[in-house]
Amino acid sequence: MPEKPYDHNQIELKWCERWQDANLFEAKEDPSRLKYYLLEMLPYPSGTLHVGHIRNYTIGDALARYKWMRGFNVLHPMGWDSFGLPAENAAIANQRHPREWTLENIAYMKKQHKRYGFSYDWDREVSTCEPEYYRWNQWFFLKMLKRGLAYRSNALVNWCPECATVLANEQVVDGCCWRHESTVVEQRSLEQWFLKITAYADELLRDIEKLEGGWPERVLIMQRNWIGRSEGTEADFRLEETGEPIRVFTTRVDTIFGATCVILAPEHPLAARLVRSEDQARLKAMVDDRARRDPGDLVKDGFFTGRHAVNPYNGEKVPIWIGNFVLMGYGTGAIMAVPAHDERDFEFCTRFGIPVRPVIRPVDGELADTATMKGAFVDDGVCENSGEFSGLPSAEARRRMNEKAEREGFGKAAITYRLRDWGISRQRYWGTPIPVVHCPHCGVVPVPESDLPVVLPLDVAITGKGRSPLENVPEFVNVACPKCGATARRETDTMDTFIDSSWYFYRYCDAHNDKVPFDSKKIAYWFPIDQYIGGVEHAILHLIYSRFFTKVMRDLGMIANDEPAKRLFTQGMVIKDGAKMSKSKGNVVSADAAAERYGSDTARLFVLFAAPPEKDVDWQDGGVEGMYRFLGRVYRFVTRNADRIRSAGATGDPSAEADRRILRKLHQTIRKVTEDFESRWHFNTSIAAVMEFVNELTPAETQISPAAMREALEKLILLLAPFAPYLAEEMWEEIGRTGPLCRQAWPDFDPELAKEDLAEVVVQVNGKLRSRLWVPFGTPQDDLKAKALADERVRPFTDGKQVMKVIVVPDKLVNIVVKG
RNA sequence: GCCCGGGUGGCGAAAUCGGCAGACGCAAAGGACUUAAAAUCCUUUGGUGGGCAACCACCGUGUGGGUUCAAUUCCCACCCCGGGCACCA
Repeated sequence: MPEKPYDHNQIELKWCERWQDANLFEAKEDPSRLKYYLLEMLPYPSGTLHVGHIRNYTIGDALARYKWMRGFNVLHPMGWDSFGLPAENAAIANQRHPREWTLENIAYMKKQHKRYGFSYDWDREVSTCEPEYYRWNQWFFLKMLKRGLAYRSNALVNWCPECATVLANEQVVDGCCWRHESTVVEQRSLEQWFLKITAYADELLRDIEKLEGGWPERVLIMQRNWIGRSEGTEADFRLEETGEPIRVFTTRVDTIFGATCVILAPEHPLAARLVRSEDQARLKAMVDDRARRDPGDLVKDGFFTGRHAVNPYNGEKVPIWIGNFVLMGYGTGAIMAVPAHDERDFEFCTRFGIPVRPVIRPVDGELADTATMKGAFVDDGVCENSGEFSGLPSAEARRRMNEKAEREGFGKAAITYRLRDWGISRQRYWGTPIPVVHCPHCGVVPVPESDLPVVLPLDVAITGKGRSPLENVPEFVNVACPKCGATARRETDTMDTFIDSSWYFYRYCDAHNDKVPFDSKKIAYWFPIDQYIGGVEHAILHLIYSRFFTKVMRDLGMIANDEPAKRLFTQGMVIKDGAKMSKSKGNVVSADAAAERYGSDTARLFVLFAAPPEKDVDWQDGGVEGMYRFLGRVYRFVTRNADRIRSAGATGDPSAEADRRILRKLHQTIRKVTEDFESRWHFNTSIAAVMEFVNELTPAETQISPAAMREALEKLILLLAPFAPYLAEEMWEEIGRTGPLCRQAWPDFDPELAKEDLAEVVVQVNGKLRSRLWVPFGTPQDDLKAKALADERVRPFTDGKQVMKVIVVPDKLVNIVVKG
């Protein structure tokens, strides 16, 4: 480790205290100023501050500081989420109560954040694990319940037999439990609470358009796929004997004349009734088998029920099968199989000897021959053997067939979504209690708003086994029915912690309100969020849930915006030893260690310098010292020259060659850093530019005038302020200036000063670099051409050859094309 | 299988609109200072070949083709790595 050029601990502590006193980062609602709401993904207390966090924070922090210096009124709040917290495990491991554990960790994280000097508005801090926050979660839940957006239903959930608990989808890794990697997660049917996100499926999909340009394309693609809208047709095949309808969904109704059977999901309501008694066991086995999530490929299996259904378009009788690949949760749980035009149906039908009948031919081709078919023809084409629809192109056929279905009442055009309702019940201690009571007389009764919040009991035995720990707390469970007063049972499920993260950024605007979740007027001022920063791992879950909550809140009349954030930036992951750095993987690199040794300025500067922020970085410890050396060099340089410029007036000769050279480089650097902030946030190149400037300034130390030195140092410190705030502040004081640096004006660059005197023109022969010319800007093309051809370094490559063409790009390049 | 990213020196990377490939930093080597070490400062550093030398030539951005005066950049095909989705009818 290099010898300390400055005492970073002392400098950090000094400015840390001063900033807190001044409450520098407090955001005022001031319509006269430009506003900017910046937000990073809510972090969760994890016990250590690792470089993954630092990466996230420094990006937002640098931008916040820049925006402040640009005269924006920035809301950059900080809060804490229990989200992602392995609360029960950790509590067991530590023999601690989860809540106590979490609050302690929050205190630790808060302390570390202050030490790093992140520019958050601490007065707006929100902790989603606090009763006050539960209260508003419950408040929202009751509003949704009233509007039919929350409901209770029987549903298949992920169940880990080892943990004996329900798992969220994101806790299922390759079909197995995240905690027991060899334990296959089962599907169990349980009464669960759901939020009706599907009611907003269409709007969530449509409004993705509004996010284009501001959100990363891949996030929008993921959301589109996740919502998964399909336009198609619902049509009733009728049971042969009773005429009972079996509704199927298809996106390719134009192929329906090629349907050779109907396949039901094993869980389909009709399945048990239609299946022959000797096959009932088989059906049950299939249902059970499906309940086990198969990590590998499911082998297509199925059997004939012995019954038939009638195709509504041609009256044809087709067999009804049960198929294990048909999903109950999508569409209607029943499909028509058209083996000639669907790969999956082709595989199934050829395996079980069900006829294959082509009815679509390529636009300029022949109908396939069943005997020689190797696979399905899945493209659109032209209908054949399709009764009145024969000869129609696929799209047209679909339109007319939909019309016919509607006219004759056996079906309709229909849209389905992949998106399912959001199951929010968790059998965990950790989370917001769902505010309802189960009464033997009145059924499900909401807890009255005046009784909120329902708080978690503190003395709970956390075992990590069995159902919700709350069930074993009589004081919590036993309650009088709010309606009739009879003895009733409190709901013991708690809410998914993704509820917490779905609206926390609204609460930031009014964190201490105890009457309502937030004051709508405050939201109107700050929202929508200008810039949201977070990891891409939240692309579908959190970022869809929070869009959903925003739309619900809008419909409740609480807010006016219908999207939460205008722009989203997804920073890359920090990779360590080939895996994403995370606490559960145990491969975190503590940022504290680096900060302890080199100071937090060095740590943040290095993290920003390592790679552009959207890129994944493979963490390597080397290189930190380089940043430390750089800051030390700057610090020594500044202190060495501080006295000289402190006393200096505007003396010196600004036209002197050295002064002009340094000022030119300075303004080029300001331009570069400013452009990086304004467009792509590639702070690695910004910092490289500042280093280049320092590399040019240092050897000119004795050549430039005091006035130029003063200019150079002041601007240099301002340029460093967003990246290394503590040291910048210290140096600012060192050169005799005062005032919080983050409220100083960002330096403007002067394009005239940044301009080079001469243009460097590259001379190529056949595209290969042969020489350079230095010419005044705006030199006419003909002159450039003549100069290039006459150049003594060029001539050897042109002599004796025929010049075919000369391409001239003014002030930039001459390319001579020769032959022979 | 499908959909996104990505592949550039020993390493992290840069080249922002098709115009100097490798900025900036790390690591390494040599030197100065020092009794010595640390720190600091200076020099060299993509590969190959040539020259006593300043320097010069050729090759080089995953592979193979193409467009162009000019390609890391655009187009086509393929290989590899990372991520997401995966019977969604």
